[in-house]
Amino acid sequence: MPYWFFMFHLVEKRIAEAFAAKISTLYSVDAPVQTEQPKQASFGEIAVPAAFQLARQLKRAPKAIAAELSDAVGTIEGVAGIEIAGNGYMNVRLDRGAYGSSLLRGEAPLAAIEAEKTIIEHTNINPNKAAHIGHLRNAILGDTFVRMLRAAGSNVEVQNYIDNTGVQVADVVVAFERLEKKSPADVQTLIGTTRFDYLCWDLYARMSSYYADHSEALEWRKSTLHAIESGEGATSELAHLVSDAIVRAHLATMYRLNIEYDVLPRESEILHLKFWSQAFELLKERKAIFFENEGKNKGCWVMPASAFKQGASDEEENTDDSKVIVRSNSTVTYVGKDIAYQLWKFGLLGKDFYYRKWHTYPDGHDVWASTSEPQTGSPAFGRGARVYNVIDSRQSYLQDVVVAGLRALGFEKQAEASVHFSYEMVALSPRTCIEMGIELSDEDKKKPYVEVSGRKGLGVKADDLIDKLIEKALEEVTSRHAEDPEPQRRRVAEKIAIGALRYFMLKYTRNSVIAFDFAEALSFTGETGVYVQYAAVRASKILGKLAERGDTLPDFRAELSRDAINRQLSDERLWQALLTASKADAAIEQAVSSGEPSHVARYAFQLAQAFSSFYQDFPVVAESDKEKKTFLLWLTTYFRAQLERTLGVLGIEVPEYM
RNA sequence: GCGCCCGUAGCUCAGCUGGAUAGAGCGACUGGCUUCGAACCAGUAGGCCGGGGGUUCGAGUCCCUCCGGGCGCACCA
Repeated sequence: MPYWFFMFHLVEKRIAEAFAAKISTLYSVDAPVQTEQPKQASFGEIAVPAAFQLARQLKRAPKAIAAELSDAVGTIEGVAGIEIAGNGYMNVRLDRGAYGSSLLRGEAPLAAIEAEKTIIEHTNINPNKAAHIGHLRNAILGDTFVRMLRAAGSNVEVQNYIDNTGVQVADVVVAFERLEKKSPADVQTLIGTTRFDYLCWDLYARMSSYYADHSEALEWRKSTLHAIESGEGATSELAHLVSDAIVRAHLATMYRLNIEYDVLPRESEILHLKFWSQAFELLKERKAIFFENEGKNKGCWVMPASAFKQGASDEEENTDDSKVIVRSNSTVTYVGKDIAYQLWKFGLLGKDFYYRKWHTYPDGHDVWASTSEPQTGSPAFGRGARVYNVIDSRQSYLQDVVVAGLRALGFEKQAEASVHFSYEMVALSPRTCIEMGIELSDEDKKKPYVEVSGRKGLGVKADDLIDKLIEKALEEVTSRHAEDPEPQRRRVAEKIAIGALRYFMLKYTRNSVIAFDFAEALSFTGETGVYVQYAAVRASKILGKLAERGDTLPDFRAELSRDAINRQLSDERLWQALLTASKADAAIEQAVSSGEPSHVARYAFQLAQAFSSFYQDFPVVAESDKEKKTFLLWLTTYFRAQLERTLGVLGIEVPEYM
């Protein structure tokens, strides 16, 4: 039996299967057996409540069934004993020596990489201004989900869709041309000499308020959009300058957070390669949309409400609820374009982009962008078996329409495999608004949070927040290591700041609104990324101290027999520590299946807590008993590895020191 | 009006597909650094899980209803 067979989640499965098999032969009942964590550690490691479910079907007392079952199930590899507790719980105690020994001697099985591709689309920021904290939540959630899936063996492609021809880009272009009287050459100079994404942030807010006061200016937007779509002329050139520069700024911001992409599909190529007309033909041909001859949607191609609303009847009475896909002026709506794009992701469109290398990251990874010019030697993208779109929950209605589009086209399987990975917005706490000098109405002051608005320029820029976190971390580092050179302290401070930020965005479940508050985000104590990093650093510190004293790490496998491990693990504190540390894979697996990155963050915190109390209780280097010292050192290296691995899934690095 | 989400300790939030005595962080209060650095640890106080019905051996979790909040429901993206 391979040693990794003892890894916690596998032991759990084995126990569940053993009980399921016995239940099947004994009672002819076939059902998967649930396992759970006992309420108290003293009850054992794994609880099986199966007797309760059986009690109903068999009309017998759960306690009697539990007694019968636990006798009948016999010995299970790695299990020391089963006890009946409460009204019919079967509590399983693991064989500590066998478990610990297998962790020491085992190699983690390499998760087989799936052949099928999973596409995750995240970030998707309009390329017309600097990124803000709301975008950070999207990108951090998306990137962490990518890391989780990859850790579990999935073949993942990361896409970041760029809407470089939309209204938001057009508005900044209008502002440059009409308000600022800038030529493309002028803007090129600005790009090279200013903090361009910040400049556009302010300019976009100014343009929005200009529209509010001069509604006739909306004509500028209209003509600008046409010029951009045509892809020719100075206005189009300006739009490309702006959006390309902003995309570079966004990728740089995200790279600070250890976030990379594989491909940037762009709206300009979706237009020029006529993805939409292909999708339009398909939609018409398969009667997924129809032409409306009367009513308020007269002259439009619409998708009937019955396709995407569960309660709607498919009779004509509710045509009001239909979703317009093609307007009466024959232009396509956002949802229509999104259906075409979703079809491409699954390889169902019958068209593809060409790709050119956009950027090579310092680690050597390339990110490609779509282009309409044929290329040689570029990789293939798209053709996913599953697609996750990381988009905030306010767009769930539109995401439903997109999926309904696939279904109406007969792509049932792909509709099922389309996941709206939704999350709630990041708002601002009233206190933070006041700190930033944002004027609040009396009504807003009473609210628990205030919504961010790009149009009003109301929000916290991502890079400002990161800078602020780094400065604060640098102060803390300097107060402890004033003698170290500044670049070194800064490097440590950057890792701490990024850890704090990523953890902050991940500790909340996806459907909870984050009321962003500077004081909370800047906190470095308690349940934070910093706390977890600190545990990892302290583990390294112990090993460093050993080397400092001229000692070397023992050969753990040679020196720690199964009996020795069993002896050491009779100390309840050490057993609980090892048990917690061994659950990393179980935590990741659970987080993947529930689609909830916060589960990994919470586990990371528990892991760090377990290490911190271990650190407090056991002076490793000073331990005089040889066997015990060897065991404590091994546990330290194991903790260190598990902390680093779990933090890695969260996209957080371990600093050299703290 | 219709749809989705939320309401758990003073504050911010966990609570896996219903399971044993509802948890954590912050804040408050007590202790603990001559030790592998205290960005830490140990402990105390703090709860009719929004209200009311129901299903169940068992409900913070499922159903109904009411109250309070948020977000959607464009020929905008």
